[in-house]
Amino acid sequence: MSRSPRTDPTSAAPEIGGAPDLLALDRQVCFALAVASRNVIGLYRPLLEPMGLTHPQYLVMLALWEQSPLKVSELAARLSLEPATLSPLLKRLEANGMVARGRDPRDDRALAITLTTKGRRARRQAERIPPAIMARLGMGLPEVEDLRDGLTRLIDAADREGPA
Amino acid sequence: MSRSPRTDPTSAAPEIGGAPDLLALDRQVCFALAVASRNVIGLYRPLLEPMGLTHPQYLVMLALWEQSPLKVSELAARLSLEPATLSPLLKRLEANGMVARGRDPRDDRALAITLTTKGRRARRQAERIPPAIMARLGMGLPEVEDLRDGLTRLIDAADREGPA
DNA sequence: ATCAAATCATTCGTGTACTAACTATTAGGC
DNA sequence: GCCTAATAGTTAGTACACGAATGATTTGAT
Repeated sequence: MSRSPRTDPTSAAPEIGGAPDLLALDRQVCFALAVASRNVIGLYRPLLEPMGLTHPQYLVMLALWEQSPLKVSELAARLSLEPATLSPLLKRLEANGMVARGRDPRDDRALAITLTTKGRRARRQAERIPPAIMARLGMGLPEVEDLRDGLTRLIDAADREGPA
Repeated sequence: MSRSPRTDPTSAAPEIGGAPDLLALDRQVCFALAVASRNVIGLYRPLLEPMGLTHPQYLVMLALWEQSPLKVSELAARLSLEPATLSPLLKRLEANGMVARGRDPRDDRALAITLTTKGRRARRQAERIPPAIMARLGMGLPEVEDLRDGLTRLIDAADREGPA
């Protein structure tokens, strides 16, 4: 599986003899990222569906299980999402009875997102998910953690020097 | 921006002294994947916008620059996307004049997606994108390629043993 | 004390992305 | 040749995800 940076003989791309094809689909990190993200998240679907959660909603629950209540803006920062994305998502979580949306008495602009009893209880079920995913992937924990750390470095690199 | 450190006194996370918290947000590979995918793809936006392309449309163009024409089902397989996702996307690419959608005379069910002259010419502009992204990331090429290969292994692992 | 600037959440418009249901066409079994 | 299977693409419905614009509230500088 090791791929040489140059002189890949299996490439169907043009410019075979000359310069390496920088636009080859299988060479793009963004493509590998997009596919891996979609496909791995897809593995969660059958596990989350019984709980009535989508994967983005599951990530919100993870954040709230670490700390509750949280403001919408705090959740957005924690998850690297726009508040505009979270707003309708949180209404759906409220409709499912997982969270409560209430004003913060200290600041009438802010919305305090709080776990409900049902939301707190759902944590027990969720604890079975990470081991199930690891078993389904059939990869060693060290390799997956290395990959996660590499992704974290990539995230930090993309964050630095915003496109101001 | 700067991430809050561990040992948050207000944390509601249980098992502090005992077992490690498997549900910690920062431990999840799926979270790192989702954020890295969104943020890295976000770096492409200012580069692709002048070409009138979104990132998924850019991936379709990469596939077509390698081989054209392609059927919708072939594109879907190449990009790991559902035909239902590609169908409206290809209509937008056609509206932008990048591709032509024509029936295959051999099989009236199949749709042949072909690059237009404008679509072929756009490749020149696109060749500047990968180097610009690498410069923007400020990471070494070897590390990024290692990460891509790790992602490829993850994709393969998620593919094996479909959730039958 | 007051008003401009900053902050917070929401809404709107566009574009993915998936599952399920549907239509049209082709291929096979007889 | 005919009818069922399978295949190819589209449509409908739900749910993200982002940028831009909006409305409400708070902060800060005067």
